[in-house]
Amino acid sequence: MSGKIVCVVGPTACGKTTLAVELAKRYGGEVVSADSMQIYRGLTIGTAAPTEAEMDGVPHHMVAVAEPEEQWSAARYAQAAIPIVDGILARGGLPILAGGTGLWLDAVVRGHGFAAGRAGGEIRRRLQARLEREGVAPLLAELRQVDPESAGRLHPADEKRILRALEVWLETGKTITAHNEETRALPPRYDAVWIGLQFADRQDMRDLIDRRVDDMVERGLLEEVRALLARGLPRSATCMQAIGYKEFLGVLEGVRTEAEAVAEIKLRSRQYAKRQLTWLRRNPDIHWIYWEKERDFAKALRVSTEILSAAGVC
RNA sequence: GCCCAGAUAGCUCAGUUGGUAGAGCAGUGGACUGAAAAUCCACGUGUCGCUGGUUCGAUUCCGGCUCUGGGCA
Repeated sequence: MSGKIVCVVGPTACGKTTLAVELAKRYGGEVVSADSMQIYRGLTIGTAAPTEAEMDGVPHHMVAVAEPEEQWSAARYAQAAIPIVDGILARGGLPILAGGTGLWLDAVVRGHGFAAGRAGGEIRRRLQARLEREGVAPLLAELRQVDPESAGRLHPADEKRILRALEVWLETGKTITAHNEETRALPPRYDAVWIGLQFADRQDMRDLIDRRVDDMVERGLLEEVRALLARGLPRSATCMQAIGYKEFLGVLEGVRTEAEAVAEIKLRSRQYAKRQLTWLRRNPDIHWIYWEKERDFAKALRVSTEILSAAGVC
């Protein structure tokens, strides 16, 4: 199955959720979230997951569909999201992918899957143990034997990717370099129209992030974290890596004050937004809409409509 | 008013036995193919508070001043 879809992207707090809903209402679309943290149930406030009111009757997928104890990967997400996108297309609807997790978006749009091996797998576990015992050097040396290209490309300190490259080799007998080359050569699964939202002035983005964090705290972020712990969620759960949660965990454990945590959440959010922009910048297909000072959704909707009709969507 | 300690990068501070200075954090840029809100990398010129003096040379030593802490009255 293939067809035209819309991707709404941008750094955190830039208005992806709102624009996606507006577009869905206008074009009879459905929203498919591509957010590595909104996917977990119970992380509503801190991830700024869309509320019932914000959804405004538009069907949403892949939000709060996983238990917080689970660990979802980009691969698992794509496996679940692709059939949903296909389903929307089959019904004659417009799938609107919206989210801040670049890798997850790409995984769906490309649609080629990842090489075997996963967190929690036997080989991964063994490599992890070796890494802790022996350090990266032997792993990197081993990788150099089988896949000199990725060994040369990866920074010696990038333990995660060195481990992963070796894992792919051990799992499949094929190098990750070869796998990447093959998938890169394939056409994407979907014909995506990319719409990007961002602030023209970084300071305005920062101000909005700060306001949004304060708002999350007011709406009970601390209680949300407390509730997750109360249900027995281990602190090591993947979803506790989310910005806001790991910091407030420290407040509950008494290692930092709420004021300190709030300041850190604002800082980490800002840095996260910067990384998101770095990821998105290399995608030449994105049609950017820049906010001047405030977010003006009427304007964004108007511009988006032009972009979509020029691209032949509806 | 007096005494003591500070004053160096946006912030916290180190340092120069006298030859114009460097860490962490922040910031900026980049990477990213099964943890991605994760992870990793690169980038450091600033009147060394001001002002005199000593010196070939002062951010460093000496004097004065200003400001900030703390103490004594």
